[in-house]
Amino acid sequence: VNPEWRAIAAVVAAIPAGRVASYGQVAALAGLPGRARLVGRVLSHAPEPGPEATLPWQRVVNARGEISLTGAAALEQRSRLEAEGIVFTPAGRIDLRRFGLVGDGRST
DNA sequence: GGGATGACGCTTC
DNA sequence: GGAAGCGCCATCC
Repeated sequence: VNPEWRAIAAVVAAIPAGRVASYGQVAALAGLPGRARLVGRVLSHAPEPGPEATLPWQRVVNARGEISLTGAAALEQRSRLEAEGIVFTPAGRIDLRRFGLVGDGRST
C-alpha cells in the first residue's frame, strides 16, 4: 500500500555516496512533487540504515543542505555523511553546490 | 469530524 | 539574509 514509499526508497537508495539530496528533490524524483513532507514521513517510518544501507536516509537532508533531525540522530547522520566524504560547513551545513545531486562543485 | 503536528519547500517583503 | 505566509497531506488525539 506504499507505492510512494517504494518510489522514495528507490530514489534515496539511488543517491550516490558522497552526495546528498533534499527532501523536495527526492520527492520530485520519486514522482511526488510538493510532497517533501511525505518523504520525511516515510523516512521517519523507514527502517534503520544498516551496513547495507537499505535506505540511506542519511543522504537526505533539507533544502538548506542541513540535517533536519536533532539530537543523536543528527549527530549520527552527520558522522555518516562525513564518512562518505561529505564536508560540513562550520555552520553545520552542506554545500549542495558540491554535494548536491546536481551540484558539481562550481563556484566561479 | 475537527484540530494540531510534522525528517519540508517556495515565494515574497 | 531574516522573517512571514501558504501549500501539501497523512497521521494522531
